[in-house]
Amino acid sequence: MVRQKVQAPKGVSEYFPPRSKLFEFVRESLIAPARSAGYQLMELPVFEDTELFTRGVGESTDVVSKEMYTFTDRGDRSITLRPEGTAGAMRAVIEHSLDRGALPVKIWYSGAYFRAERPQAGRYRQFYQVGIEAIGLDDPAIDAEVIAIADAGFKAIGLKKYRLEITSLGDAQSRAAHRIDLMKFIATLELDEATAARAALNPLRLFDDKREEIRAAMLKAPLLMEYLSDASRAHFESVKGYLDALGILYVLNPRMVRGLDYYTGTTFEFVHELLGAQSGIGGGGRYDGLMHELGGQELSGIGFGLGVDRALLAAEAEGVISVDGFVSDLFIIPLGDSAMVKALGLAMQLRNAGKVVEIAFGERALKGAMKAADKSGARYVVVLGDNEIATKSVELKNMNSGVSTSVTIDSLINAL
RNA sequence: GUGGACGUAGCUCAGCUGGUAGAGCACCCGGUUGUGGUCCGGGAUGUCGCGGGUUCGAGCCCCGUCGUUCACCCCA
Repeated sequence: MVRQKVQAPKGVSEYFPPRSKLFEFVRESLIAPARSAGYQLMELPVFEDTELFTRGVGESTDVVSKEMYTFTDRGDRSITLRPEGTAGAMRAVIEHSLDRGALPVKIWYSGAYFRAERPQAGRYRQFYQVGIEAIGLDDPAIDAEVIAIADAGFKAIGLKKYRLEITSLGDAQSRAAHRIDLMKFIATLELDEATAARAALNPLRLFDDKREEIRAAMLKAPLLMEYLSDASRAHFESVKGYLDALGILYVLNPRMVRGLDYYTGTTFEFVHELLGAQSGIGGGGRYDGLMHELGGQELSGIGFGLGVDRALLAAEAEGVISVDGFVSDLFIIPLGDSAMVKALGLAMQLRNAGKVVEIAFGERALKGAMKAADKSGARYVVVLGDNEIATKSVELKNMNSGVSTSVTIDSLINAL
């Protein structure tokens, strides 16, 4: 009787060989620029007190109102699997008083996030992000640097067909003034119930509606950009100036809407052209009120989250990465028991020297072992038998050219 | 959460108007003594996603369910 197979939960992304190698490459590419800019790792829990998100991300957001994985733990606490990274990062900064030291606090993190949405290509219930946060600095130059770091990550992967959209959501006063006029405007539109309800929660959301009639109607809506205070405007102009100087291309999108309520001021999004509906590969911005909202000091902050799954999908769509190249440097084929002992020792020795070394295990004919070596993607192969052990030298075979050269076992490390 | 499409060997898929499943690739073994990739020969593999129904009989029809996918909502 065959047992029922256990399947992975709906909508999770999983990576295994050979594609996991690409995932690894993409994630590392996205992290590296942050490390190079002096950001340091923060490893955070994947679950948090639910209140962190209702308070931090905002109850009016879809993320909080209908996409959170929330459950009660054995101590009757309401726990939520993190739907995004910034709120947790701020919580940790406050809790461990990192903001009492030198500013800005610059951290990066990478891990899994969870949202209970209907899965779709590039939209998973568990997905991976790389993020950074820079806390405690208002300088527009750091806005530009944060954006540049994200851009550098995408470029390191080899992505080309994406664009950077930026806008400014201004400060609280700017937004309040705009909101009044926007509400008035929306009141003149004829909207279905669901849309009207959405507009009531956050009128900016209508700017992001994909239906043509709504888009057309919203063309005449008042734009937040026109309501920016002098300080917000100056800050944004400065950010743009730095981006120009860095040669980072961007398009202004005054209609950009973000799904998280904490964004203020500079806000940005990276959109890929080949990804269909789920085209955002990264986004971020300032969140100048978040630290205070979560019980910390009144410190500003800026950061981003980059989608590893989507960046990988984008890279595949552009055809810029593929699984080829060698997996290991050397494949050792031992013939017989004493050769195996020798092979295990030699492998460890070479591994300690930084080489990737595999061994042919199991009772196989030499031909079978050679095939295994071929499939393993090893660069070189060495057969280790009694002759080799006696003469202390091996035939080092280059699997690409098929050419063998004789080397002593001791000098093997130099030949690889 | 809403709507559409799909679900056959590890993978990509074929299977005509219902008669108890096939191809290519991959995989394993062999082509005589210690060297892979080509070639040749041989081989294993499917409760046709799952459950129910209609029928003498269902991979093909109906219902449900799970999953995938595309779009909406939303977002990484």
